[in-house]
Amino acid sequence: MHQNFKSYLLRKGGLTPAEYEQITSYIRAKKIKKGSYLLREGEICTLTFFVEAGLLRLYRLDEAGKEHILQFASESWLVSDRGSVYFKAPSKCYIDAIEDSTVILLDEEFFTQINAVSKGFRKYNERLLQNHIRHLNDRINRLLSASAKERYLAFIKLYPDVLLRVPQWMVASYLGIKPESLSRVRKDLASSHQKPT
Amino acid sequence: MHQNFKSYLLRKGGLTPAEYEQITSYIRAKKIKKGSYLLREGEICTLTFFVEAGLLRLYRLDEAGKEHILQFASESWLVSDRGSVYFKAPSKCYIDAIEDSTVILLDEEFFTQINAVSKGFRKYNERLLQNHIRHLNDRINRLLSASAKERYLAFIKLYPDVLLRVPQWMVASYLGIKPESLSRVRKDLASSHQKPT
DNA sequence: CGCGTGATTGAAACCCTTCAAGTTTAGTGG
DNA sequence: CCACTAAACTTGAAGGGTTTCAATCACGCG
Repeated sequence: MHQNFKSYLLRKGGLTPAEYEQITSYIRAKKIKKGSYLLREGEICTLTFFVEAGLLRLYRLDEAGKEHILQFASESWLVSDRGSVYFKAPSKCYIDAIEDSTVILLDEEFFTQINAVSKGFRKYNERLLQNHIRHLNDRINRLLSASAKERYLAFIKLYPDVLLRVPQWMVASYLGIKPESLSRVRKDLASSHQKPT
Repeated sequence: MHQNFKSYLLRKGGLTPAEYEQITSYIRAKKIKKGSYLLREGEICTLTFFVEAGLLRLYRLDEAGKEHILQFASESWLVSDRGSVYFKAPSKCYIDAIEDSTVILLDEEFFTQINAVSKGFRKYNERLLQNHIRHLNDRINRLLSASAKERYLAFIKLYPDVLLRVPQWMVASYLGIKPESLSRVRKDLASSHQKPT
């Protein structure tokens, strides 16, 4: 029921098998249907979600009511509105399932517990945070400097797995362009490259 | 020589005066001239800079050699390439001075020391990190959803002090538009609003 | 003074969006 | 398994916003 999460904690999270045993009782899994929500705007995000199976997205609405995807999360990714969790402030985000998914629900108690049990995890978590910032900076840089086509190519390189599993209009939303534009970008790439994918 | 830094540590950093006394010997200040560099692409960023006085910028170059400003830092702001510091990896960024400035140089030893001395600072630093992420997400969202004019208006609200101290072409670089476009945006705002600034 | 940097303005080009079909794909119920 | 419908994707033409290129203006500084 949470094999991915276990190997994630052991292989990347810095936990020893013994430490892992000490926190298993705090692990709660939940199955959710495609389209259902884990977080809505205005709510305080109290949980962090580990994707055991499936695919989630984190997005916001602008004043015009249009979606803008901030992040995709497939197997073995963590997703939450960190700011809302940390500051216990109402979130501006939505999190929902793009596919039927199984998620591990990580609450404050879980983190307290795992930090008490494992020194390694604390380090890993810090590392994760730093990595997150690096990614966000990269993305900002790309939005500042790259064209739609360049951003799409970068997306393919960074998230080849996600690309095949999400509808194109969501990719467009992530890239900050319209679905029609992405369609044209793809057409253009297909005609120059001889491999249309 | 570092009044701002002192009151920053006491008022925001969570240090008591006694704790502050214990770390003063680790504080190094440096004066730098407008235009001089604190970090260049390819270097490993070992220092974090606290702006005691003046104004710095953090930027990158794209493949075409054009600058894209990621962050401004005026008095009492911290700036560094966190990723490079944390992972001891070559930076893709530049940091230079927009005005003659005085910066406090914070190295690994300083952080080790202050964390050993002050429990409050560790908490504050965590808070800072979370806040940083929140800001980056806000910016990404703005780049995804807002027009040049909207981004400019948001910039005015967020950094009214910086606005008056940097040349317009740098603001344009931060916003992800060309100086000419910013000029037109401003002209447009001046004619609709009756107050041209 | 004159030079260089930054800001402005204009015209044309370009990229992306908008709107409006049409086509394909996927999901559902008979 | 097919028929039907809705959603997703494609395509075209027109429009808007931003860029590009080039010229001009304003200003500060040696």
